[in-house]
Amino acid sequence: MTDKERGPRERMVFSAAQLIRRDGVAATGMRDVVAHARAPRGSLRHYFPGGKEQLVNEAVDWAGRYAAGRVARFLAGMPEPSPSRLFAAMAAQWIDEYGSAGFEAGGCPVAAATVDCSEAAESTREAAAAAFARWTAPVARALADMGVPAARAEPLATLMISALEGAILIARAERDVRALTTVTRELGPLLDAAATPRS
Amino acid sequence: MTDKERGPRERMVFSAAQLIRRDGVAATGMRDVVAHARAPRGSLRHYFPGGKEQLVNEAVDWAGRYAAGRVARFLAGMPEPSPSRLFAAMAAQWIDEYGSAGFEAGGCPVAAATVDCSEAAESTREAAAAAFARWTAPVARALADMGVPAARAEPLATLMISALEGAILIARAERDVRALTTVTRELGPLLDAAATPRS
DNA sequence: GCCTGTCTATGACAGTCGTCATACTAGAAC
DNA sequence: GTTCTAGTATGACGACTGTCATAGACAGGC
Repeated sequence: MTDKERGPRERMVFSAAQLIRRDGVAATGMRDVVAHARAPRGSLRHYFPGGKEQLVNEAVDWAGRYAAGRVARFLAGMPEPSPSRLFAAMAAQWIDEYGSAGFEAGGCPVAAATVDCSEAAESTREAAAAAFARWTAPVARALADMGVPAARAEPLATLMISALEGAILIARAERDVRALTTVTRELGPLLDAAATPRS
Repeated sequence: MTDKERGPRERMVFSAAQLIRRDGVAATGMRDVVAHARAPRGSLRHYFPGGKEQLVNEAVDWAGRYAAGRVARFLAGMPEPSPSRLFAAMAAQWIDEYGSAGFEAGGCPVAAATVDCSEAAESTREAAAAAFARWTAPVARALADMGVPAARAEPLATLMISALEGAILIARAERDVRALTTVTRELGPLLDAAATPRS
């Protein structure tokens, strides 16, 4: 999560994602991004000739890849994986961050890009859709591996991500992780039941 | 849904909600709002001395009340109400709009305000939290009336709204109602099962 | 040496934003 | 009539925004 000697270009994408998830796309200026990334402003045009739209799209793309990577790591570190445990791990990432660092860091950058750019920048909308897809895929694959029938793996993965994104929204508004813990508790049994069709 | 001889003040709040849910808060200018509402720009300061923040807060408030009102009307028009049918009706409102009018109108204004203002305007964050609460309350009450145990009524209502908000996000990004129909189908059985603890 | 390409630095551009100051109209109160 | 108030109209202000033009730094190739 730290800078760790990445190039200026990568730092800018990373900083853009952080600022977007906190303030939204429109409220995030390119000058803010370079300042946050401690990157030279003169390089903005050089690395992102497509302007702000390109920078935002790459930030969304980065966020989608990051989310997918987290899912893989959750699964790798799980001795006895189950659908409810996977969902709990995904939600716990947010519960833990809000609990330890507060709500200042904001929500999901993909959600922010969807809200701010869906009707204005077609390419950003596509980037957000791609990010959601890249995030859903490993979840669905994991569910299938856990015994969820193939036909229900992807729908359930969509349900998981929908509930998580919505709970993040409510948690931010309430400044309380209640919504996140609630959906974890209420959705878990349903998910596990789908993994064992015959009991 | 039409203007129908409301006063200029109310029209501005209504227009603000419409523009916010489409473009986000930051991208919605006050000049856009008065133009969309065909209201006199000179009245902006008069009706909303608190500036943009007040206008946004009232739009969020209006959206919360509107959502709560819709829930009541769904229930009133339902011969044999059940949790799954209520959720299906809530989701169908979005599925129908996206199917008939396209995605141009945008998503949920409360979600947009949460994403854009949570870390910048405390009062708007509170307005969003209040809107979610006002929306959740009638849903929870309806669930309790349908036989859901009191302790689970509100958590399930939160789950319903979380899943709905998340599915709206995904549907907008994908320009496809798939996510909305999916959560409706997958969440229904769980909701109805909670209404009949003993079968 | 020179040349070339990548990267950086800086300032200016035109546009938009929310806000505010000022002045005008209409109508009711008395 | 006058006075007061709600509502409207208009223009300007400073502070941004994203974009762009221009120039400089600094390497590697030859």
